Amino acid sequence: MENTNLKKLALQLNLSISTVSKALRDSYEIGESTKIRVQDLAKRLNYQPNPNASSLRRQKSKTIAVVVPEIANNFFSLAINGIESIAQESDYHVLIYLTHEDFKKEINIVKHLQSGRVGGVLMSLSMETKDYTHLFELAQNNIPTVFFDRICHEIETAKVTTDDYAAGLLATEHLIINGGKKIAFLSISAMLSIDNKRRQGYLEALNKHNIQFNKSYSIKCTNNDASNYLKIKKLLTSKNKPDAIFASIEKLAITVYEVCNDLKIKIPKDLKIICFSNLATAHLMSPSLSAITQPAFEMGREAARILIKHLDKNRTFIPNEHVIIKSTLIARGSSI
Amino acid sequence: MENTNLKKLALQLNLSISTVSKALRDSYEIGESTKIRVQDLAKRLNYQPNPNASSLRRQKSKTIAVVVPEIANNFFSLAINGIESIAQESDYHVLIYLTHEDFKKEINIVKHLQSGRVGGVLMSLSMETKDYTHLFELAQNNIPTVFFDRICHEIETAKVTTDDYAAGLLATEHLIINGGKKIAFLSISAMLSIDNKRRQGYLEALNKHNIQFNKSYSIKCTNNDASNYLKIKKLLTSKNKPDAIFASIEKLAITVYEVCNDLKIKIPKDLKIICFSNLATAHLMSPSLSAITQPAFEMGREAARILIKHLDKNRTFIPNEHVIIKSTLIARGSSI
DNA sequence: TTTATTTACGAAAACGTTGTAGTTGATTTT
DNA sequence: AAAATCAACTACAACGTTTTCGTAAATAAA
Repeated sequence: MENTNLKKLALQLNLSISTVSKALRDSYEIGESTKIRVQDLAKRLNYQPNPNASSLRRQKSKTIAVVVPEIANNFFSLAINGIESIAQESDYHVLIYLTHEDFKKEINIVKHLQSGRVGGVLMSLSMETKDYTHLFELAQNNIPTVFFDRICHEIETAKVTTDDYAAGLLATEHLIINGGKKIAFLSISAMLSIDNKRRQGYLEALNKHNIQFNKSYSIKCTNNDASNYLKIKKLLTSKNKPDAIFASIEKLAITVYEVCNDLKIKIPKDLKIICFSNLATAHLMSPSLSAITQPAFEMGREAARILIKHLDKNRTFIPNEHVIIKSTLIARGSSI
Repeated sequence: MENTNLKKLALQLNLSISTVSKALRDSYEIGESTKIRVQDLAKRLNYQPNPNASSLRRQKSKTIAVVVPEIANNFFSLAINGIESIAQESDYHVLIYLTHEDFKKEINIVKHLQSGRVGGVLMSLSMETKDYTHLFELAQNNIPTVFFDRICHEIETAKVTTDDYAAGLLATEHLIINGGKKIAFLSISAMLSIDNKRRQGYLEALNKHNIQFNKSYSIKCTNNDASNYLKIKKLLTSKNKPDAIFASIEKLAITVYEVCNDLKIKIPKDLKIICFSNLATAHLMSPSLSAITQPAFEMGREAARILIKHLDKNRTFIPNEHVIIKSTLIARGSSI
């Protein structure tokens, strides 16, 4: 980790460190010919300014943190893809932190972020997060944060989501239109903003079509696949089992497929299903999976754009704003 | 970004900065009661040491970079998951860089890494990389690098892969055993180590079973889905079209499925297919996809473990070592 | 010609940490 | 009682930048 630095350049050019520094950043204080001399040598020696020194001195970092529940997940990996693309354009660097849906880990990660390591944070909450103290602390410490997808309404800042309510309504109506009468909703967590919005859409669709809401059709799933499997199996073997399912996330729909395979329930004849999903192979599944597809990549880009815009302007506070980017429903074999 | 720092703590405790620093790091030079006083206040004020100052001073960073072609890809997102898990255990931070299979971007990223920002690098090459100058420079600058999956043999360091050759042989034999006589191989790039190994396995399987290698069955695909679609379509509409396909990566198998759907080619009756894949829904596809599944998560963990082990020991050079973690073949409907 | 102004550069402090080299006062050894 | 040791602390330089404040020489204005 020893490298060419300003001192070395200055020595070789017979200039002072300050002159070299200014020349490299094209300061008006430095003469044209000197600038060229300096920049030439810097290029020749592949000079890379030390970001630690720079961040320390300027008290700001060109690094952002992305805090997400998991990465082996189509939505989040696409979103990170979007974030990274904006970061690379703007010469920012991206740190990745995974909470694994664990509240304690989230707290720990957020605590560590108050160290000057990052200039700002992009965040999607864990399933378990219902207390926001750590997030308020982060804000108090002047680390700007933009939430995306699983947002925290309580913090005043920018948030980027899809139209969860409208999409939930649309998905449920889609099931109704295609003959669904007993429609179940699989949620992943009662705490999550997205889950609640989607659920509200679901309820509104039922209401709009004069369908009585059946409490036993609203299943609260967890992060445990095996336990979800049992819950769904129980639902699909109950006397008054549903004829359609709206799953809040992709993973739950996959479990539904597995349960149906095991129980010999035919999709879509016996059970229609639709879910939020960014699966690239939805159209190749058996049957092909109807999905609400979130604009994950664009959501990531937009969240990163907002954050970086404020960081570049040295604004430590991001005013409240809710950017909504629409999802699209793609009807496939599983629901028609 | 102003925070509690050593100075603030020292002031409040009526101690010197050095004493506070040492107390926090549990130095023998400091008395027990002082240590407790210091650590208590640090906890109360949520003191987080500034990593920029620390890295600058110690001339080493507890941050590693992960450079991969893409992230919206099951293999890489699982690998990153593994990397992050080890990093979190060891108190390291993970920077993500995507080359998007672009050689120029890879060079640029690698150049930027010679700045002291990171202590080491975990890397998987882009499809286009055939010149390794940038990687040699990185090594010369004493940034230890561990390659995984798409490795660079030419650099002396640790590498982590799966048993690409053996798995390629196994996959091809699997197709032969299940009746494949005219077996095609879809590769993604002639430059990549993994592709060559898999291809060697494929060739050896043909050889072992006395099948003449047909050059027109070896298709070099690219990073462009549309162009791959056409190439595969051409292959599958040729007079002497293959009856089985071994795809080097998941994405190509998906394109094969799409071509077959469009051409009404029945899998596995008319065409058997197997590929390297980490798709979580392979078993739910139509037909279910036979796959060689790489231990992506474990590969990421192992690569990270090796790198961090050396960083913790302040070793800037990692001796040559090739860790091979076996893949598993799961035969499903698409090949039997 | 004298005084202002401009141009091109340099000295030095600061960012927050770490580690070396002191400096106390107390305790032990001779 | 003097010398040596020790325990518990502090001062200070350094890491590589950035930035403010100078300053000397050159040019322009008076």
